[in-house]
Amino acid sequence: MASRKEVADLAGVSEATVSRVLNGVGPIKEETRRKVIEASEQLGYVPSALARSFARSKSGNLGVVLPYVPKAHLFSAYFFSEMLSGIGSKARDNGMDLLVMFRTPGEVMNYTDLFRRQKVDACIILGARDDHGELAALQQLQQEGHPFCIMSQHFAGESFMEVDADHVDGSRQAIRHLTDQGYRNIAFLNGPDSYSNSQERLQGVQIGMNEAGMELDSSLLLEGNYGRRSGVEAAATIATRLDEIDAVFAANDRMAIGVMHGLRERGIKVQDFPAFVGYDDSDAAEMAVPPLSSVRVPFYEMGELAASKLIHASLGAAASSVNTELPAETARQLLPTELIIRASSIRNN
Amino acid sequence: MASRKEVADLAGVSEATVSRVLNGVGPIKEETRRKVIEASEQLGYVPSALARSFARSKSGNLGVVLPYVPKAHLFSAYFFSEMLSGIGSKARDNGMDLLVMFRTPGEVMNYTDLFRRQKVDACIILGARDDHGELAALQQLQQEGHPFCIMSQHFAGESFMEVDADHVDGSRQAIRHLTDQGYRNIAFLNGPDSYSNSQERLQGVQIGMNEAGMELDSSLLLEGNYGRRSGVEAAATIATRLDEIDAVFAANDRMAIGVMHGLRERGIKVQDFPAFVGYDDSDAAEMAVPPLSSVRVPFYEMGELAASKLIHASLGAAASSVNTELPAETARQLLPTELIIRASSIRNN
DNA sequence: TTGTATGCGTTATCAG
DNA sequence: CTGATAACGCATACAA
Repeated sequence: MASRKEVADLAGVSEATVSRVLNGVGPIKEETRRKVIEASEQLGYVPSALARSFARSKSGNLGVVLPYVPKAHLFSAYFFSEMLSGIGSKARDNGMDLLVMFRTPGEVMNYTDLFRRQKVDACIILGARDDHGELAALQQLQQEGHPFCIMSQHFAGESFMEVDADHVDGSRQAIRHLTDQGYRNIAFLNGPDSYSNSQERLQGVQIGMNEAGMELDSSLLLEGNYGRRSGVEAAATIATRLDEIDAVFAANDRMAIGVMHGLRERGIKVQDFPAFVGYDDSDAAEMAVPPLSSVRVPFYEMGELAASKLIHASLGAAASSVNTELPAETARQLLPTELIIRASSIRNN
Repeated sequence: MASRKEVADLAGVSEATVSRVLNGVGPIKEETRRKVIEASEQLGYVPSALARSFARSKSGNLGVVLPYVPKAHLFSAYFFSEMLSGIGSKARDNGMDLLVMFRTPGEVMNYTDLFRRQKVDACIILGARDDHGELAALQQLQQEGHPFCIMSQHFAGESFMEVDADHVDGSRQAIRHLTDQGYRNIAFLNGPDSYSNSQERLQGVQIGMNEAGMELDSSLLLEGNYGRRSGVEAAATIATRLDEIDAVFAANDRMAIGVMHGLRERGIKVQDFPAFVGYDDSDAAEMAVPPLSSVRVPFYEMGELAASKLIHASLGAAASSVNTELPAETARQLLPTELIIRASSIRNN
């Protein structure tokens, strides 16, 4: 493996010049540049990212914290991989690498050490929980001025950098789609209230109802845990009240499909199903029977957005270094959601 | 942020001793250790992973190359995230971090530069294609003695480190399950022949058939591309020959579900469906209607295995450094597959 | 058992 | 425009 010195000798310049040429920094005579490039290619010289990081005290890594999900199937792997792809794409555009970490089940993640150890220059956090330990860790991170971005979770009263989709509007659209078709008794199967995303969905449901001159019947507000099984369980309730319930809106596709399963298990035929709308537009939605209408969430684009916000921030942060508070408007950014209509929610009588 | 020197001063020892204590290397007097630990905690000292990597010329990163899939939905994101979790778990146990990269669409990945730049100490490759460029890149990697492991793809005639599941046996089990129930005319919807995994499935199908004293009818051997849509297309063929075809084995769940959809679109009722067996046991399998029997693949465990093989290898490789050829037996390792039986393949008449 | 000194491969500052 | 040279923070061989 060729060293930089060999390149310098072959090109007849100093090592410093080699460095400058390869980094495209400072003014350099065109001929010198050419000679260096040539020598470097001829010798197959590849600079060490390790040494470079060390010298610059920049790892060149964008950290991504993922929730602990192995074998859980609780959340669709689908959306994490979409987000990850989006993040990866923007990271590569900016010459950064992705360092992914899985959150350890019990303990609170020590985010600050991640930065102090200099493993990452910035960090994207997926699946954050809104509990005390997590909040404290994030506050410390912000206070120390480390650039980070939270996805799919809102911390009220904080000015964290956050990227999410507009779930209020997504849910509103779903409800409007149902009410527009004349459905009146809509059951809403939400996820746990501890997720801000669940709260937003509820809010959207209420707005949609109001727009149609209706109110959400609180006895039709059910709570699952975003897993398929909890949908199956909710089907018990729904099945007994099928004479009044004419539509079901679920906070994600897995639960919607779970409800369908539960109804089937009880011998209810597809033609007697209520209308269904799910959420996430995961691949399961189009595989469902009947194909499930669902609110599309731009996970890939959310990943891109988070990554690029962070990359800009970490360039800027180099200068001021401490606690660059974001203006509230730009701290939290929402991408639009879109209702995808399939057979499950189309009136057929 | 406290420096190592401050810790040394506070503990009244040299910086070297601080280093030794924190790395648990060399003999140290118990009292000294205590003092150093104490001082280090009091000052909140965190060693720089950057500097450490540099000094050791070891990044501490395990590279993971993922296929380019954003928005493709061609492959189930499911199994990549399972593998990734398995890899991550073992990596963390050994104090390594995960550096994930997405393969760029057109171009061949330059694996060697990844090592030369010292971004990774070892590398796991998912979704490798068996084409000329890729093969050459991998051969170079092996020749330069970089530890790497390929998952879910076999390169015949090479002695690459590979981890896979036993797809020959998995397919055999699937076929046996069908023939044992008396199904005779089994259509096999395979994936592209360019994947070794497809070839193995075909082989297993043939073995299973032979065990039952039958032969695979070549007119019932169909080829899709592992996408749902190709299953829908295959349904066209299957639908026209439904009088003779009594079972369908598909090389993955998505295609199996696609076939089901295709049949449904043609107005064929569930009770008239042939028996179905899919492959991967992805979460889509249990969400299918009827629930899809499927061959379970231990993706998580495969990830763990690949990571631990690599971690051992990269420790060993430090010593001999060049081209440690593996004995053929250990080069390629297969984990067992298991048939999960659900309603789709159970005789109901 | 501990301290001293050197090197790791770049970047960046400062002369020239 | 380019060449020396001083950091960068840690690991480690060698001395003591």
